[in-house]
Amino acid sequence: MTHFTERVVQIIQSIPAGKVMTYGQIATLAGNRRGARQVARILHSMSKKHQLPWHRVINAKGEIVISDTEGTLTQKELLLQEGVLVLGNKIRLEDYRYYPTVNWVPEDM
DNA sequence: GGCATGACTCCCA
DNA sequence: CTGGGAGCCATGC
Repeated sequence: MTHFTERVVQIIQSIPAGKVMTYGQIATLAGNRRGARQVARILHSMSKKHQLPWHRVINAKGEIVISDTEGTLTQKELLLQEGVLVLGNKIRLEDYRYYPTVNWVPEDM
């Protein structure tokens, strides 16, 4: 469990219903712009044990792209339930992208 | 340590 | 808009 991971988890948990964030966006806010893939990995391994709204995390194109086909359908359903319009596994990022207020204090810095 | 892999992203045709 | 190629980085063998 690295600091990067903690921030990623915190950021994801801060995403309100009906909004989404991209992997790169989260990685950047967590302190590593190149960590998009790591964010994806974190979701894959942590989503089961933690209460993470992983369905609100999508790629830079606004598409739902997951290794598991079932997971893709699940994510689509969850987003639709929250009022996010999903067309062919794609959404309008310009309408649903969430810009979090980063105001937590990194005490160890 | 090297090599392959991936729920990514950016850039260009 | 779609497709191909290169870059990045943690993880696992």
